[in-house]
Amino acid sequence: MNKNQAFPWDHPRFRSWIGVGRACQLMQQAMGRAIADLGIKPPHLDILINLYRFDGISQQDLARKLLVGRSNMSMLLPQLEKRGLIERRADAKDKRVLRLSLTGTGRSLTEEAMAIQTGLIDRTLSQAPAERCLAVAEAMEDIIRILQTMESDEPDDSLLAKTR
Amino acid sequence: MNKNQAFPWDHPRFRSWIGVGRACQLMQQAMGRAIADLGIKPPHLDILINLYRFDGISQQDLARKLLVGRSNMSMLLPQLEKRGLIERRADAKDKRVLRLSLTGTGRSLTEEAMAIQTGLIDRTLSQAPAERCLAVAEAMEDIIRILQTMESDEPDDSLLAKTR
DNA sequence: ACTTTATTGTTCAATATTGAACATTTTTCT
DNA sequence: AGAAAAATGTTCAATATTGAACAATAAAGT
Repeated sequence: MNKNQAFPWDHPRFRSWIGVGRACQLMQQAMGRAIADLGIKPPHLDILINLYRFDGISQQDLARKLLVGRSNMSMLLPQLEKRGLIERRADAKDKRVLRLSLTGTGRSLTEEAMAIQTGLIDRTLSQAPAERCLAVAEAMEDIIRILQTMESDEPDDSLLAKTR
Repeated sequence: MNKNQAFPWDHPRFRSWIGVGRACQLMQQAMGRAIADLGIKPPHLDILINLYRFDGISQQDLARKLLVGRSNMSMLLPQLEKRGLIERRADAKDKRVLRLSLTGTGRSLTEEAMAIQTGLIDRTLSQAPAERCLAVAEAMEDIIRILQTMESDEPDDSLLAKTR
């Protein structure tokens, strides 16, 4: 139990990652408070921003981008549709898919929200010199790549003894 | 709308932070799969690790460390207690507080889970040179400090015009 | 002393999130 | 062409998470 360090929290990488988790959680909460006046929550904002950026995206693709299940979209999108922020139109070629887009109202609201979001991020990362900021970005890209690879490889743990 | 860069996603800090969010979400999901065999989920693991580290902590303090509400603890802890992983004993001096500790079973399970967790973090951050890893840790500490400061300052927006 | 305020934990209703099962439609295979 | 497999979105039950209201206890103010 004490190969190199006795406890996980004495392990540099572990400590570093715990920090990432905490920062994320705090930012999420701060963001929630920051956009509460607009009547939306972080999950809605994520959706709106992606619709702003990728007009006509399908629910499936949106779910993939947000790393959530399809059912989540099926629950949230009708809410936003009823509030007149988004539209869902059937795709002409593939009758299974619904293409999503922002309404005028939705677009305005999204722009407001993005301004708030960017402002909060700016204020929060203001201390970080560009160099450190870049290091963070690169580290996260590596992590994302590795985790996505693991995700694609693992599922077949039924066959083959694998590396373990 | 196009002061320096037209869209948030062209903004370096914004991109960098989005990466942090995605990495966190992916790690959380991977962690969930990794410890699923032990019959626990990430929220339970967070609790167990904190009990491992801070024996006798109160529910309130635990909630604060985890950045969640007290009610969340009131919901989760009885589950872990029923499974025989933790114990809750009334404090002798202050009859309001419940002191939490791991049972033998809970301690063993926590050690198993921590090994898995540390392994996953190690594998995921293996690409990151120590230098970059350190930069991430420092950046996160700054962010955490700033967000916690903001949190303490903002609540009094009822009185005083403040900076705005 | 004793009244007020604060703290701790619980309960409850509201909302979020997930995975499995399902119907519909498309793609692939033969 | 026709059967099997895959993809898309929905529904549903189970579980998580939150904030507000609450009861019990402690601390502070008078």
